Amino acid sequence: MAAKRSGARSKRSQRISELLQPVQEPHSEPPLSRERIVATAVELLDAQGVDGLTMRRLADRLGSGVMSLYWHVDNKEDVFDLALDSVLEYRGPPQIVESQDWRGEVVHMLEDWRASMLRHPWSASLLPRRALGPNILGRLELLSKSLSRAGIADADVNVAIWSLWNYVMGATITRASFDRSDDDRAAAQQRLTRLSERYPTIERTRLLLDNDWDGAFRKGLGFLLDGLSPR
Amino acid sequence: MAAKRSGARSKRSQRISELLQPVQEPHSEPPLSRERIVATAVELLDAQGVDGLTMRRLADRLGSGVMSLYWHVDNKEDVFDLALDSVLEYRGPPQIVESQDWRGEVVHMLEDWRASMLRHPWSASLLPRRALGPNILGRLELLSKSLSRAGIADADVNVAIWSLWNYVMGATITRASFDRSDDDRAAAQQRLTRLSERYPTIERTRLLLDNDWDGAFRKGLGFLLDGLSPR
DNA sequence: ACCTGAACACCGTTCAAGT
DNA sequence: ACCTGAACACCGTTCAAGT
Repeated sequence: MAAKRSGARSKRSQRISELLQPVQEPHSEPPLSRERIVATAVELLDAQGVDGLTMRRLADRLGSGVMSLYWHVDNKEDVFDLALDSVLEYRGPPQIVESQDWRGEVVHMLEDWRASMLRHPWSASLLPRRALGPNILGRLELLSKSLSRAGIADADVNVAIWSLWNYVMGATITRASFDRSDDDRAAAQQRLTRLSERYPTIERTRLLLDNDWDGAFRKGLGFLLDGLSPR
Repeated sequence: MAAKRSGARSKRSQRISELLQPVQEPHSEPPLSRERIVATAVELLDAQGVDGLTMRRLADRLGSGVMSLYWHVDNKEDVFDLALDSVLEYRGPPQIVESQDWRGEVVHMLEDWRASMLRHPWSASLLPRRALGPNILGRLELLSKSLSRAGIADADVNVAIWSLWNYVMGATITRASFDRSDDDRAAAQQRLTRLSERYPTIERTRLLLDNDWDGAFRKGLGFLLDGLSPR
């Protein structure tokens, strides 16, 4: 398959796409670098999941020997840390520069955070286990400022931040995992129906069939912010 | 060090402790069984963490060959599933049988859930990736009943359940991970102080130094329940 | 029904060496 | 300064075989 890619070319659009992705070819190998390693690690993680990232496979994709990686990178843990932080940048809210709308600001940042992690489903469950990189700290700083501005008592700001953190992490980790295999969900629901006399209530409300993840996230976040808002 | 343990014995208390832990001896091997495998897996996970669980090490502890395990168990994933569910049983609230206090009931169950997972720090981050076993479904059922009883609109019950789930999972996974290495936390705080001009707000509120995990969990859960309560 | 050892196709990382 | 291959001490699991 890969060998065929340069086989049949004829139209201009083909040549454009050629210009856009001419890498990957056998011998063009740009020199190894931290950035290239991290970028390729993210590719590999997106494609194969956490267990798919292997120093050997990573080296293969980069066209280098395995041990060459260790010049640029401490070890596999290091690769995880770097890949994770590279995926969590935040560019800030769209238009409103110094808005009064602290709540809109918080919601925007947290929904963006969740979306970033869902674009790379391996990232959410990795995050809590890793050191807090600059991108993460930046988001926490922004959160802290918004909440102070909202008039939340100093004694409660940290509690509020961690509550929002917990909610977002829990939601995203769960969503990313459920997403992975529809089989599991179907099996779970089937088992649930079979045992409906033991779990009548969640069977009735169809807890496990609820598919509106985005809506549930938004709504639940609203409830949490209601509870956190100063009365 | 370990070799010394049986070296100097003299008093009665020594002999009692001998009677209490006489297993582990070379030849007493009770027959292999699913239950014994799961129990030993939990021991191993508690002692060595997720990466410490190895089919080979597990077999060693059980005094059997590696491949003997595969008669009782499908594969390593299976061992994880079983170990996880075995750790999440819930016995219900202490005294009050049919109390009016839905909120107290919910808080008790969720704090017990968190405590169970923290007793086995590997369990929290595993849970969202695994199928929902009977013990987990039982807890969700109880939650659902309490919330309905509280008068939460049917349309909101599922959102409420998942919000509480998200909060508890996020809190417990984070706590269990931070706990693992004080070094990381110290390093993070140091880096933060060094960069205090970039993150002035969270530096001021000492976000990363806050040590009262239990209190923060309880307080944040209170805020969330405030938001979820029908107005 | 239950247990086993040898073998396969992998891992991450150390080391001593190359350019 | 940057890259490499061989080697070590591990993995999970298949298979064919034992009792």
